[in-house]
Amino acid sequence: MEDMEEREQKCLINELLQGRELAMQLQAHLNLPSCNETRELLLQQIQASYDKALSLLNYKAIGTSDTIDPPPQSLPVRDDATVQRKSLPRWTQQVRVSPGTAMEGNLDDGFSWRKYGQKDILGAKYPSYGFKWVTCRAYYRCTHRNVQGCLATKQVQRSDDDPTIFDVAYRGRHTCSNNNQEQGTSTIEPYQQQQHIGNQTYPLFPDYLSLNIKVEKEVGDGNYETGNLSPTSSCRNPTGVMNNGSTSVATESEFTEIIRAATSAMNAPTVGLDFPFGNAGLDPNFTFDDHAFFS
DNA sequence: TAGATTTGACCATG
DNA sequence: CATGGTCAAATCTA
Repeated sequence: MEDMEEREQKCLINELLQGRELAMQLQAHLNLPSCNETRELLLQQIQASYDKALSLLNYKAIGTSDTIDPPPQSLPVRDDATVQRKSLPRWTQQVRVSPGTAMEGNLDDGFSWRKYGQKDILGAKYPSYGFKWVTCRAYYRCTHRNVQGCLATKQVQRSDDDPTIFDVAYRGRHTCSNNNQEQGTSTIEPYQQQQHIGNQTYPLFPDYLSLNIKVEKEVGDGNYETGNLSPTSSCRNPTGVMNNGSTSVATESEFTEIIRAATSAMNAPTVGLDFPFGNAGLDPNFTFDDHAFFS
């Protein structure tokens, strides 16, 4: 069993490294007047590579019974919506953004989200109201929820550790037709590769991504087993094709993937952003006004 | 005017 | 009872 996991891990690392390599090639081509076909081909290869890596992750996290608590066969009879929500897979993506430029809404993961709520959450390291140690969490759901019954939601809140990092907690898989994983690579629109920062548009998954992926399995109530999966990866939304959340194999034993985007557009050499203040200039005692930021 | 956002209220859970 | 998550009416905006 150990060997199996080791092999999967190597396979995963290989895929991610390959994706990174391809992305580097793509960047080289971006600076050259080479034909679009080459770039598109590279793009397709990158996407295929990441898709494969993500499917490996999903397989490890959901598909195997020895890596996660077995699905409780008899869930207590509760409100359907509650049970359904609880059964949705969940993962968290930490994204560094530049204060004053990219809002959490600009953490474009290729899906269209609609904000449906915002809450003050306790437990923040820095007091937001001068006396209360709270942070603000914004709640989003898929725009196509009503039309297509897509149950995907996400929660965005500022990281405790670094005010320039957002924790984006995804819950549920997109079942709407906007699910870019479901579409052929030839039909993928630019939104998938770009994010908007300020007035400019930048690649969403640029080659300079050199990230640390940490996959955490939620064990029981809130305890995590942590394993470092790979030295490099991307911050791509690990959303894949999946059954409707209500019939998903995922269960109350939710899993959480922490994908820390240790780099971002603000670190990109190709991005000449005019930041009002840099990361290094952040006051360690910086108190972030969540309300001003999120509104 | 349709769709998105804001925000107070409500509800479930521990 | 405190807290987190969602609802829904009011408001905003393109």
